[in-house]
Amino acid sequence: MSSFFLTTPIYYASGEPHLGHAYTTILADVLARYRRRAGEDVLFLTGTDEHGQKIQEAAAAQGVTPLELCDLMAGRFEEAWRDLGISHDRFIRTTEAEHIGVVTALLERLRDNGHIYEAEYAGWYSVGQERYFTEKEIGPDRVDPIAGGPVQRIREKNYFFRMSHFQDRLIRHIEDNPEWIVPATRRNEVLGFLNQPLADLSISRPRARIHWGIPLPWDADQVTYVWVDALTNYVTASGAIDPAAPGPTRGFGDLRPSRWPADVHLMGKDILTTHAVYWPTLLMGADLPLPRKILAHGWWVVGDTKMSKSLGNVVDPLDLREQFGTDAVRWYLMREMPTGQDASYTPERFLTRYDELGNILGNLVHRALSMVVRYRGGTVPDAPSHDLAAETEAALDAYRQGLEGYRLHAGFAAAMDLARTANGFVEAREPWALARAPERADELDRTLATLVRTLAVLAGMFEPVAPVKARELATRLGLADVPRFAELDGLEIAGLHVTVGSPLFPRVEAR
RNA sequence: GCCGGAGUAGCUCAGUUGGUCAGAGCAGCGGAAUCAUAAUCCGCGUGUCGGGGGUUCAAGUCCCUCCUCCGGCACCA
Repeated sequence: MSSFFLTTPIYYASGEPHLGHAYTTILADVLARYRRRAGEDVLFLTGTDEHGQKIQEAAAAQGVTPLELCDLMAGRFEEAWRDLGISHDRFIRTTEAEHIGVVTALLERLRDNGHIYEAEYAGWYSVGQERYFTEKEIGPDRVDPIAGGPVQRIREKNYFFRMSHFQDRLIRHIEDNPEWIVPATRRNEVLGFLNQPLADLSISRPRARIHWGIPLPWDADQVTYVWVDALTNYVTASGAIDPAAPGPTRGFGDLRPSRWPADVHLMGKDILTTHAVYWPTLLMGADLPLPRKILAHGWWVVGDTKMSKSLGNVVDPLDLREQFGTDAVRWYLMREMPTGQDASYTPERFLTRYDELGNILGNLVHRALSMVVRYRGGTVPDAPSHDLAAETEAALDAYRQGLEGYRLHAGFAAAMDLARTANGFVEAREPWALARAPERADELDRTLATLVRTLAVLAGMFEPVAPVKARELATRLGLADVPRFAELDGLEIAGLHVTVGSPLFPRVEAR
């Protein structure tokens, strides 16, 4: 069985889950479900990033320990993912002992390889943003450009990773692997970025200032700064490195027992550089193979501004779950945004996509099953059922290409088109007319059987994006579960006992 | 400023390597049917494919130029 390892970023535990997190995670979930359905052994990883100054300060402000705050916030994320039907296999937290051990091992490895050195870091620092700003960013007024707060000149000891050493190698890798960073426009940006000399990467902070972090193994007065800590979670979860094992056998040699390298890292375009530059060079420094693909997706925008909580006035698609259901929201997010690009959210577009779900797919299910019940007592007739075989095969082809080529919107469009085709098939066969002509019973049997088979295929195609509804559909078809793709061809449908039930995607009134 | 992308029917967009490429969905108009969630199905678009120039037997599809919009330009999780 082939395996597939995919990741979302781990989300910083200082804030509540929002649409940005949810979109990435749903995208990952859809891919994970698709791969499982295709028979692959999937490891779907997500989690929370829990160290750093912001957490430290937020905890202090609330009078709790940092870990208590992280426990709370990690719970919030897990709860959010439960509500959205996320099927992750592992929820990693950077405060886990295993992760701390792996980060420590990785740091030692980088240092043993001669890629770490000590130097002084000087810059304009904003406490509010927990970061340095460049002269250009703070402008002549010297205020942090995000919140407008003060910045202060800080000069402190840091350790650096020789990222610059790997610049040429990274450029070559990107050039030799055109599909490594997708979409192509993001790949171009990274190459453009690498056109200039790459600086080295600061990887630590003085413990005197930030105590909530992983101490450097060779200097307990310094803690690991965000990048090495957070990004390393991917390796931790892969099982490649066993911190308890002695040096060379820790996992830096034979990776076969582990899940490393990841098949795809998913992230928003805002943290592409981190994943396409910092992370690969760190892996090179540790002699570990690079992830197979890096996918940066776009943002949901309203009008022309990025959706974020700070805007306040935003209608959050996640709020539509109560009225329309989780599957409908997932459908909208996957179907409406061309994977990788930005998309704008509007309630009108949401309703259009919901109507599509109800009118094309939901209604097809309802009318087809109603006819099986009305004309054949609810039992699927034993008759040829492949009248739409060519159309189904073509749809599955386009669907697979969409999901495996990271063009999910196109893949799901193909799924919906198959439902359209099936509606057309109903019109062409006119089962209601066949039912009035006893001598044409064979034709009716054949029509109904074909519709049921097509619905089984549709259940499989929609399951990754609409798992609850797909399962419900399978149940109504009399199936024990949504069939996997490999099971579709030989699926026995004759004799299944179907039930109609209430509409899968009921009309929502009072718009 | 530098680098990159995009501008195709009212709206959202498809259009691989130049030659049925002028398309789909939605909206609109007309019709059919009644199994179905008043859902479905069929028919209807004289769009300068952003403007201009060029290459070619032939260009949304390649080159130049102009206009407009957008993205990226590092320690931002």
